[in-house]
Amino acid sequence: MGTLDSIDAAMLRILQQDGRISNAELAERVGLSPSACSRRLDLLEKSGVIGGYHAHLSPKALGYTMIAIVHISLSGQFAKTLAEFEAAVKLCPNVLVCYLMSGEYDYILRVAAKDLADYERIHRDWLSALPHVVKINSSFALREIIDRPNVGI
Amino acid sequence: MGTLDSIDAAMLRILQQDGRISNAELAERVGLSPSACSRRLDLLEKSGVIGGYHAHLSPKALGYTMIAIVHISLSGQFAKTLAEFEAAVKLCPNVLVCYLMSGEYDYILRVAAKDLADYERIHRDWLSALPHVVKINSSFALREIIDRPNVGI
DNA sequence: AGTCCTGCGCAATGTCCTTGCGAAGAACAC
DNA sequence: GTGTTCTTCGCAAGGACATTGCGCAGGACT
Repeated sequence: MGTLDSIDAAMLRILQQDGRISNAELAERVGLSPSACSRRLDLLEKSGVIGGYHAHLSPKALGYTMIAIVHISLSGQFAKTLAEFEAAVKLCPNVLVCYLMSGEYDYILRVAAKDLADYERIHRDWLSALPHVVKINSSFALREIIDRPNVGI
Repeated sequence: MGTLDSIDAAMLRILQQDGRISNAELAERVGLSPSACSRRLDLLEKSGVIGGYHAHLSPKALGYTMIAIVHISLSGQFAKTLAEFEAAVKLCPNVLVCYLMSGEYDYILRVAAKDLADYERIHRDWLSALPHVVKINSSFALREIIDRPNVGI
């Protein structure tokens, strides 16, 4: 992976905002010919700097208006315990983010739900069913202040 | 905004995974002609179901290997207090996510840093400088289990 | 100077996107 | 049943786009 120059950074910044921009327009905006731009983009993708492209669906438009942050503690920190928990949590489509954490709780989850009844269902059918869980603590997002897809480069 | 049929759902599912797929291939994968697919995609974008497209940059490739979850309490819940805090936190490029929360803490943040020294800098120059903060609690992600861009549809 | 190497622009070719057009089918009124 | 309207489809054409080969320019090093 070569180092990124200022043109690469400009390309990445634009592609973060509009992942479906045409190569021709991207080239124009960074001051390159389309061919040079295409080759650089190819390198950025192959080197792994660009991990992929995703459509961002509006949670509201799909009815997902509720975000819960869930802290979870397990009964132990054995590798097998963690692995079983992680395999199970990956199956729940409502869990958007899951981190193994340092600190008081073992895992932190970001869960999307359509409404409170939907969250109750998720809590009952999925979260409570996760193996080795001894404590679940749910907080609800009252408002979203920031939701950036990527860190600024 | 019209309702989504199964073809729309299939398109959204594919575009979540590969936001830069060509219209021709997308059409083929959902069993439509390119023209019909293009028109449906146009509707999905204009209706707001698709909020946009973003390149997903690899945090590792950019050197951001560290994710911190930060809980923050303010000195009060007055509208003015919240507004000033939120305006300030939006300026920090390392803050990827920020929610106003119910529960023990007022805000929860997801912060990207390059390493511990970088996090120390962010904590000192940005987080500690946020107005009305009375308590900051940082936990660090030891491992990422799930990071979905969108909820499954 | 000579050589190597990287990155560029130009050009060509094949592919793709979009829009106009006409048709098929569903829903509905008469 | 028949006619009307609305939606959504496929087809076709023209204009735009992506990609690849090629040659060239500039820098690093011998």
